[in-house]
Amino acid sequence: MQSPRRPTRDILIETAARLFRRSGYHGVGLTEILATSGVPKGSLYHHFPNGKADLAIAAASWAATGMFQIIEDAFQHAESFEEGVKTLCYKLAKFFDISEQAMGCPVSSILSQADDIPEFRSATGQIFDGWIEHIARHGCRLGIAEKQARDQAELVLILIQGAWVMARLRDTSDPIRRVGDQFTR
Amino acid sequence: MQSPRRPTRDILIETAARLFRRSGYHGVGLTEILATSGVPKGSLYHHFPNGKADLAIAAASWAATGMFQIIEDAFQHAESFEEGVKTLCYKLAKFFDISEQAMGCPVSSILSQADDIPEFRSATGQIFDGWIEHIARHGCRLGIAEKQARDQAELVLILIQGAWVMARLRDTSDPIRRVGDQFTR
Amino acid sequence: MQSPRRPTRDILIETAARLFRRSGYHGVGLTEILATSGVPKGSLYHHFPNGKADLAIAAASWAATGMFQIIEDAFQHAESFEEGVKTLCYKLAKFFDISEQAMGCPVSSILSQADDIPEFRSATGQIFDGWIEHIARHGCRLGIAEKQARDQAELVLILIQGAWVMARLRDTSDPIRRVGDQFTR
Amino acid sequence: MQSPRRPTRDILIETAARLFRRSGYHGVGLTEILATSGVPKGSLYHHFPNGKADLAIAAASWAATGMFQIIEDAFQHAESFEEGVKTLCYKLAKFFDISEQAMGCPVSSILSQADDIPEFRSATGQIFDGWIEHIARHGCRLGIAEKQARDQAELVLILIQGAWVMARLRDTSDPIRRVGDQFTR
DNA sequence: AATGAATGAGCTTTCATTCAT
DNA sequence: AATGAATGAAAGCTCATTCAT
Repeated sequence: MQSPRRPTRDILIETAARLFRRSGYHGVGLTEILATSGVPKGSLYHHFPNGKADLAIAAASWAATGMFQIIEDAFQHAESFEEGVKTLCYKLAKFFDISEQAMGCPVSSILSQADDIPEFRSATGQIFDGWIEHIARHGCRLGIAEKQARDQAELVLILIQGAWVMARLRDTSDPIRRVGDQFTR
Repeated sequence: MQSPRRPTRDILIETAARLFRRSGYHGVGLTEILATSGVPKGSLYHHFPNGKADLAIAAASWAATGMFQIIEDAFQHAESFEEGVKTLCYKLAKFFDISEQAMGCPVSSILSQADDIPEFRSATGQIFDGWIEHIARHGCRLGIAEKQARDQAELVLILIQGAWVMARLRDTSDPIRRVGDQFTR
Repeated sequence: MQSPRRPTRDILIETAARLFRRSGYHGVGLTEILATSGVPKGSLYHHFPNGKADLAIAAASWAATGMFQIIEDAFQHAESFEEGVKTLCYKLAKFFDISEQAMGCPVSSILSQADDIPEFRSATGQIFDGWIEHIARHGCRLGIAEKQARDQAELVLILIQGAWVMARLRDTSDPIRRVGDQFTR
Repeated sequence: MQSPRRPTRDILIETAARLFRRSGYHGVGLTEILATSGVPKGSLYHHFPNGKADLAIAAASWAATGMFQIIEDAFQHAESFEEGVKTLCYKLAKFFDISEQAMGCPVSSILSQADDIPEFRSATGQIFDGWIEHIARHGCRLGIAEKQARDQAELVLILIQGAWVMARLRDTSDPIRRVGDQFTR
């Protein structure tokens, strides 16, 4: 059914990312992930020996890389921090729109809904810190003092996370674009 | 009409609100809710005929009322919109701190983690709209034009939701206070 | 909701008879019977102290009386046993047709599906014997020897029970009419 | 491909067939079936993904095959249709007698007691049609016109179903033998 | 690396019944 | 006679995981 047959591991990760993002870690069973991805029952534990938790972290990391790329694309040609933020928000709004249904930040959706698993919190923290640092670096490049740059970057992430909550709730990407429009430092 | 001990229904609601907020809708089983509240299994469906979903909505509504009161307390004596927002954030930071563990917005934590239940989204929407309208009303009272007031109120909610995500992740209420400090319109 | 308000007991019996006939004794819960009849939860055990089993026997007895009357009506003006049987089958076919869905013999449907309750078998036996005796009496009146009359009556009941099974299965009353047409002794 | 011990699936089917036949579909719980068969709870849904309903249909189909064989054995050496019917009834009477307790037609007992499950009716219909066709084929072989053969076969099935109701009720196989003795066309 | 069967604890929900009023 | 709350056992089903091959 797969053309040259993508590696099983990748199929699992991408399917899991999509389903976890839709319903949260505790809201999706391995049965559904396996059935959706067409991967047989026994195969999962070869690729993810620690089972569901392993798979969720892999899925979040994979999604995080995509987000990182979006950030980079947004700021790459920006000539001011505000412009970079605005471009980022517009790209995220588009990212929101292409999903089959309204969904939030891929990492938050997967990991932060299960903080009974302690591993998840530190994984999320590392991912978020990476994004913040990345945005801050662009801030410095665009003339913001190093210390302020980190604060601004964190504020950007807060705005995006909050806007994503609202966007999912209202089933429209407007809030995400609006925070981009309104952002000033 | 009122037994000497606290009504079973209320015990269930408050226990459920706490546990759902801690672990999300799909992360808590009725078994735990029943065991924690000391209510026998069969009683739940007497008070909540639709079971877990009913209980979750009741729990979120109950929590929403508490939030509404905090908003009212924050803005009641405020002499400017900015002051009200700052007070609100400080109150929410304190609300964050008194929980046994880092937890997010009570309503988001309960309902938005189960998008698979369609009823949840509209319930969350109504609650959020109530808060926004309430904040906007205070904005008008404090001199903001009616149309702008609603936008500002929505931005406040976005900031708070985003800050709450960050606060839970970092296990500190600092982000919540910071958005209160930095808020200008 | 009831015009001059039929006695609660009767409402319960008739509702239970209908639902039990549709889904069998074990296939209907008291909750559904109570909800359908609009009778409050606590009332059942006043009228039927032994609960569900009591109600089922009362419902079957009530239905049996109706059947007895149909038998009487069919044979009353019959001028031969065969004519009586044929009329009976045609009346039962009509009885079959007026139900909302294809359903079997009211007594069999209610009681014989739960022979884990020993009381049910003897109750069914008494009802069936009453019908057989009744048909046999008409057989005697129409010139059949007493001993043969009972055998013939039992055969009629067997044919009807079997035809009812087939009719319910095929969702048509044809088999019931056909046994009436084909019956000869 | 075959474990040394009997396959779990078969154990489940045969245990279920026996228990469902005794108490009807709604009268037996999975717990009892699992406990009786010694199969652990989780295994059932591996073999019967749709659970209880799947199992019941498999059990009825398995029982139907046994019935089919009895029909074949009865008619195989019969030299007239009447003789075949009589032999069939005597075999079924013996089949009735060897059960631990009085029980009806295995297929009717399992499936027709749960009309609320739509799949059951069509499954029963197919099984019954198979039997009727089989009997009719022997009827043709024994000199009955094709059109009449089907009617006669259906009448045989009606007689057997009815006799089975009566036999179970009276706890004796006499009615089954009697319809065999009395059958003429 | 891959796989289908097996596993039993746990899930949400429904059950018939009892009780205090 | 009537009633809503309470009750816990049992219902059917799903869970993440382990195992033998």
